[in-house]
Amino acid sequence: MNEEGESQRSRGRPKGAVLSRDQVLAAAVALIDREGPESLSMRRLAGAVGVTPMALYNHFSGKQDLLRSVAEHLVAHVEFACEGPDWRQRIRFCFGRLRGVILAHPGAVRLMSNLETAPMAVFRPMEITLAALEDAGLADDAAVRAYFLLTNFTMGQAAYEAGEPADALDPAKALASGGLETGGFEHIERAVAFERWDFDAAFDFGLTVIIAGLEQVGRQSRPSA
Amino acid sequence: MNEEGESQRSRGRPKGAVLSRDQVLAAAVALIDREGPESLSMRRLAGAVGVTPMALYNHFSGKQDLLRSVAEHLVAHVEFACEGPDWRQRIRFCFGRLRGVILAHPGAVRLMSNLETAPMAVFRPMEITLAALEDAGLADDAAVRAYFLLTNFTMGQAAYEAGEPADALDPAKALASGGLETGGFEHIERAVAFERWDFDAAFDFGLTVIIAGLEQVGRQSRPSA
DNA sequence: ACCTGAACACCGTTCAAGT
DNA sequence: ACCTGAACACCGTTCAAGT
Repeated sequence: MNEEGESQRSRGRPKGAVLSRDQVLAAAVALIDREGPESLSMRRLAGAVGVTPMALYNHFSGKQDLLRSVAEHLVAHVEFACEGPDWRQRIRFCFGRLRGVILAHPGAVRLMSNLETAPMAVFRPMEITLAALEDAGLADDAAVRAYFLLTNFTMGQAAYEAGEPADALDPAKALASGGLETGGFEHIERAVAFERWDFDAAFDFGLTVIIAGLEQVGRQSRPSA
Repeated sequence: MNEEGESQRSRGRPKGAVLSRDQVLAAAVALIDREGPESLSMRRLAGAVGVTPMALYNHFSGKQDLLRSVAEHLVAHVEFACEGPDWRQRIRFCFGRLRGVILAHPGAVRLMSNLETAPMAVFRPMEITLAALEDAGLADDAAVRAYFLLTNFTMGQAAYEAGEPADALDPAKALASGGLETGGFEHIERAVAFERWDFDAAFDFGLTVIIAGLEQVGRQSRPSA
């Protein structure tokens, strides 16, 4: 992306600003997409934008701030909300978009999971979901719980599909590397051998199950409606 | 746990074996429980068992092997299976146990998510779940998808409760650190202010929703049964 | 077989310059 | 204000000893 050129800068402050936050963030995303999240170090990133490691500290307070800013950068321009009277459709759209972000930047999953504090922008899907579930007639506490159910499923599923952290959770991979001493996993072996993953269908299946369950729980909690 | 004693060992091979795998693994778990997963480095662990960093390489091929072995160690003696004819009950028991392991060792979550390949023992809940869902009459592909739904929910939920990686996903924390420039999150603010988490209830809610959804999906796919 | 010790290529970050 | 450069305390791992 940036020339890793050997154009040595002299020691003082350069005339024009050399770095901008967005420039650094774009380079960070490119680095993650190209070489994976573990390659995003202050020193490598500094090298990628043609600057000394310490120059980054003029724009970010430290690595945590950088990571948080990258996460913010990734979701900043995503539209999670959609019109429509049907709360099921709004939820499907919202988490579909969330899944889309993750699939577009697989490395972002590990990045997120190493964050100490998430940027607030990450919670826009939560806000939308709570509003939608209010329309669905769920109580406040049930709505929060349903949100966590939805987001845990979506993130986990997309992470697995992206193969990024959760590649480790691929039973096929574990079976293969486990070699011979593995036994007693007939169902898994059959499932692994039998089919190829249809991730779109699996995602849709999960949302369908959750929404069907929510409708049922909603009915039970206010049987008069 | 181990004396960090200054008992310098002389250079050659000691008379009795100094280290054993289980000894190292126990120390690793203790270190994670005591100081968090990011403190589990080869050098720190070596220090904790009173040995040079390189001594660990006689028992583990590298850090990945160590991490994988720790994960294996944690789930090795857990019984995920239970008797009983009801597949719902078997699933509840299995994932309740899985949640129990995570809550007992919060740091294990981040450890797992940094694994390149998971040990096969981690998939015992998968085997049990697929068998249970077969009893429930689900098709093979639906069963696999349902397993991922269940495990993603359980891991995410327990990780959040353990506050370990996913503490970052606490909207209250993000709100607080976000300070003033946060707006448009009325539902979240209300949810955060309103109630304290009842994690047991939230976990039960999620399982109930999923199982209810699975029953419904099962009914739809074989309406004649 | 199983440990020590020095060395290498990394890492985040502090502190002191420079202009 | 914004960059360079040296330094510090880490990290995983290789390689050469020792017995």
